[in-house]
Amino acid sequence: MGISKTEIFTDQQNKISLFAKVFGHPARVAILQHLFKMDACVCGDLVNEIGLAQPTISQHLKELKHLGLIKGTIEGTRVCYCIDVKNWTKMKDIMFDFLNQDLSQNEKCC
Amino acid sequence: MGISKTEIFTDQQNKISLFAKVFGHPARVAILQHLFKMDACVCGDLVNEIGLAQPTISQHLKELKHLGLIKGTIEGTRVCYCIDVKNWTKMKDIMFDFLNQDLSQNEKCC
DNA sequence: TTCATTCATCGTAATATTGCGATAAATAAA
DNA sequence: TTTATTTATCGCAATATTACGATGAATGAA
Repeated sequence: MGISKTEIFTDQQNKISLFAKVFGHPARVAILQHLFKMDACVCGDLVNEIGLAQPTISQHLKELKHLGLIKGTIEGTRVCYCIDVKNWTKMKDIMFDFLNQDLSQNEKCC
Repeated sequence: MGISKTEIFTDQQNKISLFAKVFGHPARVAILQHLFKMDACVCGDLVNEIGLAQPTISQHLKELKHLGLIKGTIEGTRVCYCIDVKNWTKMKDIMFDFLNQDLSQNEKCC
């Protein structure tokens, strides 16, 4: 059906999957990496950096913004995007909890 | 077009997004958490644990297995799944690299 | 062998995602 | 004001994902 049954999962499971989903496209990974790399904020030269059309980049930026991982500030005709440090840190806590689960029990398995 | 232009991204970016994508569904997150929680391997009682039909769970397991994050061992009519510790650790390294990017430059931005 | 159990695969419907051309909205420059 | 620049949004086509009923394949039990 293409629709996830979110109601049968915990809030934590849904939150993890929402964050993961936004990282689930290389363009969004590339955008984030570029924002990290720049010491100043970056605007629409993401379109030049990454080889996708402007509406496509804009759409990916929207999704990242919607989850709160980046924020955009209007500067004239341009928009300056950058990492939202506070929310990125919060996201990291959630993802680390998930990725860092104890492996010791699983060593002896199968 | 619903198809990602993987060829314009780096191997690392594509790898990150592939791992993230598999975590981008709460059912797969739930399956992995269950496999971590169990001291012994788990088989088809994932179907009972999670409220999805057996073919659906089987499909999610296939995707996790395809990425190497879990492995399945046939035990009679049942199949015992568990975390692939080595590959999980490799995946963690890649994801941590991405999530742990230096935030100090971004503090002063926007 | 026959039957039950367990899991994988096939096929399909419903929905989501990706990408981009066209266009609108906002501001800056002339 | 007119024009150029930049970004967002709309609308659509192509493709991917999700879910599950039906069915097949494999093994164990009777």
